[in-house]
Amino acid sequence: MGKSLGLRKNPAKDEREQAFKQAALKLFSAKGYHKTTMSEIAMEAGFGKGTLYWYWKSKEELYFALVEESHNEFMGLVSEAAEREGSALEKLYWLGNEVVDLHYRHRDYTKLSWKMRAEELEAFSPQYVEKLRRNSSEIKEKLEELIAQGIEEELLPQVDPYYMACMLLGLIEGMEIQWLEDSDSFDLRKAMNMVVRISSLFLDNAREAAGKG
Amino acid sequence: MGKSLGLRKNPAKDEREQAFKQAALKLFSAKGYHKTTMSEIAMEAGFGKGTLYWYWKSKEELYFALVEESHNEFMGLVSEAAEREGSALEKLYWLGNEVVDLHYRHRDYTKLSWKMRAEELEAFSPQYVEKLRRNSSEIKEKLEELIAQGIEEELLPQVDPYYMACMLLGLIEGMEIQWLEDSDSFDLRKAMNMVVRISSLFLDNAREAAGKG
DNA sequence: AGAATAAGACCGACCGGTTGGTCTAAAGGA
DNA sequence: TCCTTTAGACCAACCGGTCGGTCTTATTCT
Repeated sequence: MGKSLGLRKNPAKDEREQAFKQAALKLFSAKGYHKTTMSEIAMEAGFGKGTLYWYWKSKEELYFALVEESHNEFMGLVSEAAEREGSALEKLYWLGNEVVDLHYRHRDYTKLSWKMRAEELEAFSPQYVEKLRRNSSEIKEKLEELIAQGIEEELLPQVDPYYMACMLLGLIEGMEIQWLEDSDSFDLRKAMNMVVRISSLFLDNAREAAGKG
Repeated sequence: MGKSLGLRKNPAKDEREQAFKQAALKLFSAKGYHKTTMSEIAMEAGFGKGTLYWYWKSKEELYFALVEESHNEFMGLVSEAAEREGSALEKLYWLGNEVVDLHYRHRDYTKLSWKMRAEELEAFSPQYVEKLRRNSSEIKEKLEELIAQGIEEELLPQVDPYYMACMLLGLIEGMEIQWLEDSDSFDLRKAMNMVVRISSLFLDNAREAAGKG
């Protein structure tokens, strides 16, 4: 009896998962969720479909693993910004620059997230949708805190922090779109620099005007 | 061959086409292109699938007819703004308000366009893609002209007009996204008012500072 | 060490369901 | 009667996911 308990670890597991994720990222970001098939992903990774399903439970799970990674990377930056030393304004400018870097480094992730935003969420399993919603709120909340801090420090004008957070997020995401659609004529880095330059100009003038008023 | 005189028109033709377009708009905007079926559209319009295909050559054609209508409506506003009396700034503020109205009036169109933006265009017929690209450029060009005018009139600071146009478009589209995703807590009209208020504050201060410098 | 055996990684044919598009026949109108 | 319009059964292609089976490799036995 007994029988060996020889559980075996798969030495190639990480390697495989990485290969599948990379293939999936490439295809999902290029063609979107629905137009990418599991066979394609498997083939792109150099394996059969059955093997892909050995490592991933479903298409949905694979997809959301990527979406989650993308979110985490962005969220990491926002958290790091919040924890930095300095004024809220300095934090926001730092964040802006880092976000641009991130997008340049991981253009595929940006494209994936962007396509995901246009998918009809109702078609996915509730647990994933819920997760997404939480992620989105998390970012907005952190951003809102930063802006509230800036208002407290009198570096930003008295505006509704929540709206300001949404608008800031909107501006960044909107610029991402322009960049994704035509990277040759629209340089995201240059655009971000313009935003920062104009913002500081505005805020300086506003403080000066307020000081005189 | 036949149709020599093209007479004998179907009196119900316009009515049918409208019914199908309305049904398609409702479903496409709610579920996206891929998850909407032609049978559903036909049923929603109150006809059989065969009838739908009597009026429309393909799913693609029907979809792009809607996308184009949406685009035309937006483009119409931009053109109207450009032709108005007044300064570039007045035109831009007017445009901002009208755009918000348009979105409130035709939320479905907004949602449809938005979903379309995330589709991979390569999957559609080249003629449609070309048309879309032209439309998009047209809007950016018109916006760029308006901004250039504003700079000439010294109402706007000296910035690259093309970049400014992209950023403005990005801001608006980004705010649309926030609004589409959570209309309850983010009121597009209120956000636009904030943008206008902050902009004029900024521009007033900048001109004042420049005047003193 | 070398054979035997167990674990599990891998494959791709296949299945059930779906969907864009077609075909044919009936209904309606002039 | 003849042409237009309508309906929905039907078809072929596609796709996510499964399954039986094979092949590789680590472990155990002698």
